[in-house]
Amino acid sequence: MGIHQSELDKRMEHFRSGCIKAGLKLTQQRLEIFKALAARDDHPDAEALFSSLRSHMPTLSLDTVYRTLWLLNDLGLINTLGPRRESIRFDANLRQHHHFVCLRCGLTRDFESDLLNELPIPEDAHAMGKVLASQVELRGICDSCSQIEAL
Amino acid sequence: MGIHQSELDKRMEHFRSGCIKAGLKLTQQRLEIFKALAARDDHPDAEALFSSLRSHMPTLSLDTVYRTLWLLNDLGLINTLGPRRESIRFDANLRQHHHFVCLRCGLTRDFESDLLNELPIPEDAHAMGKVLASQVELRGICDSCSQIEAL
DNA sequence: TCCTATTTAAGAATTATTCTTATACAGGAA
DNA sequence: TTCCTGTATAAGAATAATTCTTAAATAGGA
Repeated sequence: MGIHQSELDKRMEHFRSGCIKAGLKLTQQRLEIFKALAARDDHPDAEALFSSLRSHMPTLSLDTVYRTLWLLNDLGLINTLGPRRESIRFDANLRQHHHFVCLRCGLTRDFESDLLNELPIPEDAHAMGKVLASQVELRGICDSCSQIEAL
Repeated sequence: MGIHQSELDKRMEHFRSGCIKAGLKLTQQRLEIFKALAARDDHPDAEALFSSLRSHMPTLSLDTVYRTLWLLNDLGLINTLGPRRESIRFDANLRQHHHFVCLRCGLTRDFESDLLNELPIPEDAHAMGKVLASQVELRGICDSCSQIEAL
């Protein structure tokens, strides 16, 4: 799905060295799961990866897909999209605004910025569809988590 | 949690007129659920709202909180944060990039932009914590959904 | 090749969310 | 105001995503 072989090779190499550096075993499952994910750019969920892998690996378990993905996420070898949330969160603020998300505790705070409200939309994005809204998501460590880490 | 009375009044008024316009009954539950959400700015989930309301409304059910929040979301009276996702999605693309999310089908596509990679961070956001990364999320309707709607 | 800590498969368990159904109530009509 | 009726709710069962438990398998070093 739109990933060039050279890019895929690069991702696989980065994955291998990352695993070795972390002292992780290079199991068949980890290699296949990462490769399946790295080969596509449509952000599949665990179930979708699992289905696509079952034909090659009939004994693969869904649990292994989840464990592997979270493990790689913790190592920084992949990312989850948007803020990690245990459940969907809601927001009553209808004004255009932006988010600061704490990577540790999940705290999500709004902020406003006239400048960020008027971002230039790249041609690439227009090619994907009709853009109706834009917002900026900042990720970082909130003050309260910073204090805890400083202990 | 940081919402001024005047802002809360404004939100409540918008909510009331929105319900009436949509022909919805102004039940005690809807008023309380919306008010509880509108009064805070920390993006609670349904469970958190439910707990905070139970003391006033011992017979309130969690299901009603969910139904009400999704209903208000559909009416545009509140928003969910980030892309609606049935399950958490993963991403192997480690380069800085941005997202286009289709509001209809949930399709999420990456795009890159040097310009958007270097956004000015407002002072307000710095005050919330240490900013480590930024990304732009565009919401809209993808080409394929636009075609379906045009039928 | 052998050994052992790590990893996996399988399925049970858990948690968030939605569905089902009988009851309650908002708001219009009398 | 009181009655009526469609809409909304409570309660708990059902479902779906994710995680846990445990016994078996295996990567990689000795």
